[in-house]
Amino acid sequence: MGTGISMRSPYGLQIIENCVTCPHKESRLFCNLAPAALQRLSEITSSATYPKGATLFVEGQPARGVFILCAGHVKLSTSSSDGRTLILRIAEPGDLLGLAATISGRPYEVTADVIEPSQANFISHADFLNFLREHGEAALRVAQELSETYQTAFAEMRTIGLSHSAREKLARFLLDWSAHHPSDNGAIKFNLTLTHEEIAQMIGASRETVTRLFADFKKRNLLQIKGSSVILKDKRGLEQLLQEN
Amino acid sequence: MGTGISMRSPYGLQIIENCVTCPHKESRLFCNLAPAALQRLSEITSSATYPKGATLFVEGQPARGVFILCAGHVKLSTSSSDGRTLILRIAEPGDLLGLAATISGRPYEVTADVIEPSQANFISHADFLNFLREHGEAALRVAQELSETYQTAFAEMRTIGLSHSAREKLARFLLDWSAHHPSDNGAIKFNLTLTHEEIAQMIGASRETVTRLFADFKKRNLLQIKGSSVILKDKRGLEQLLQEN
DNA sequence: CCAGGAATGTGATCGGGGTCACCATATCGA
DNA sequence: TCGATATGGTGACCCCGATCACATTCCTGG
Repeated sequence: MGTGISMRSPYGLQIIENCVTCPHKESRLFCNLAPAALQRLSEITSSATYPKGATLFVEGQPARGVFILCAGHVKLSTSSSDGRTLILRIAEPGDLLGLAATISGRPYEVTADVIEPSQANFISHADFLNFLREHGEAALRVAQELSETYQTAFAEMRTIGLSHSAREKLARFLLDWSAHHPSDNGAIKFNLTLTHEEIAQMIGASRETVTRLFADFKKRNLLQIKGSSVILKDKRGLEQLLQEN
Repeated sequence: MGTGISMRSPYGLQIIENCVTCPHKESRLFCNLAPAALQRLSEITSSATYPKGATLFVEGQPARGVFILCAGHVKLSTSSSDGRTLILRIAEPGDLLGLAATISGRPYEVTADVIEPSQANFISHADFLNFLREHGEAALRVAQELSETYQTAFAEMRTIGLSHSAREKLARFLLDWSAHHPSDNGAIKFNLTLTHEEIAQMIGASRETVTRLFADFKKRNLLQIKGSSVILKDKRGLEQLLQEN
C-alpha cells in the first residue's frame, strides 16, 4: 500500500514496516500519517513476542495501554465469578487490543490470552493519549477503529441475544466465520482452530451441544470436517436455519 | 460547570446552552472546546423536537449523521427478521445516537425510537467528519465517548451471555439500573418506566417470565413496586442471586 | 367519563438444551 | 515412544422457561 518508511529508532523500523506491510487490513490505523506523527509513534512503541498461553491483560485490571497485534492470534474473553466464560472474539494481526479501556481510562473489560505465538507492539496509556492529543488525525482513526470494534461486538450480541436455539447460533457463527475467510461460492472452505468448548463459549452454549450440533450438521450434509478445516457444503441450507423456527 | 457561551447563529445559542448546562453529564463531549470549534459546531448543528413514537433512524439505513439527545428518552433496539427485538439501552440526555455508524460510515446498527417527547440536535455525516478532522481535540472526545458506549454495550452482553437463568438476568438488570440512579444504601428507590415486555427484551427473556419473576421477587421481599417506582428493599439479597446457581 | 387497547397476572403444556457420567480418540511433552 | 491430559462423542435425565390461552387491571384519548 503506502510507501515504505524507515527510521532509525530502536523499534521504529520494524514497527513501521509491520504497519505499512500489514497484509490483513489496508489503510490501517496508523499508516499514512504525517512523518512527524509516525516518528513520534515509533518512539513510544515497544515490541515484544509472546508464547502460546501468555496473557496480555486481565479483565478488571487498570488499563496499562494498548497492544497492536502484529502476528498471531489472541483470544478476548470475559468470565463470571463462577467460572463461566464468554469469548468475544479472536483478534487477528492488525487489531488493537485494550483500546477502549485505554482511551476511556477504565479497567480492561476483557482478558487477552495468546493462543498461538504472537508479536505485538505496546503503547502505554499516557503516551498514547498524549500522542492522540497532539495528532488529531490519529484520534479520528482511533474513533473509526473503535466504531468497528463496537459493531463487531454488537453483531455477536445479536447472535447471542436474538437467536431462538443453539442450532441457529451455531449456524450464524459458522456463516460469520466463513465470511471473514476467502469465500468460494458453492462450497466454502476455511480453518477453524477452535475447540468445541471454545465455540460453545462464543455462542453461549454447552460443549456437548456444540458437539451434537456438528454431528447433526454433518448428517444433514451441510458441512464436512477434516482436522481443523471446515467445508461448508451447503451455505444455503445453513442460512435457512436462521429463518425457520 | 463551564462559563456560558452565547452565539448568534440560528440554533447556536440554545445548543451551546444545552451543552454547557447539561445537568446529566459533566464535562460533556463538546463542552470546553476552543471558541472557534464551538462556533463551527453551532453552524453545522440543527435542532428539532420529536413526539413520542417518532423514529430517529432505523437499523440498516445508511448513516445520515449523529443525534445529540438534549431532552427526553430514546430506545435503542435491534430486531431479527422474525420480529424478535433486543433492546440495547435507553438513551438519556447527553447521549450521542448513531455515533459509531456515522464515524465508520456503515449503516445504523440499531433503531432509535423516541419513547417520550424529546429534543435532539443533529449533525450530518459529512459535516461531522469534517469537523472532527479540523478539530482533533473533539475527535479524541468522540473516541472516549465511543469507548464508553462500547463498555456499556459490553456490560449488557455479559448480562445476557453469562447468566444461567432468567432470574439472574433480571436481578442483574435491576442492580445495574439502580446503580445509574441515586443510591441510598439499604433501600434504593428509582423509577422504571419500562413495560415488562420491554424489560424482557432487554434481558433476553419472555414477557411472562418477567412478570412471574417480579411476583417472585416481591414475595421474597426483595423489592416493592408502586406504579412506575421500584424500591429495592434487599439489595444484598438480589446480589446473592447472582452468585448461587 | 367511558371504551377499548395496552399492560399485567396466571395456569397448563412441552421441548430444548444444560448437566452428569462415561468412554473413545487425539495430541503433546518428557 | 509412551503415558498423561486435552478434546471429542454419546446416552439419560430433567428443569427452566418459551409458548399458548385466557382473565384481569390499568390507563389514555376522544
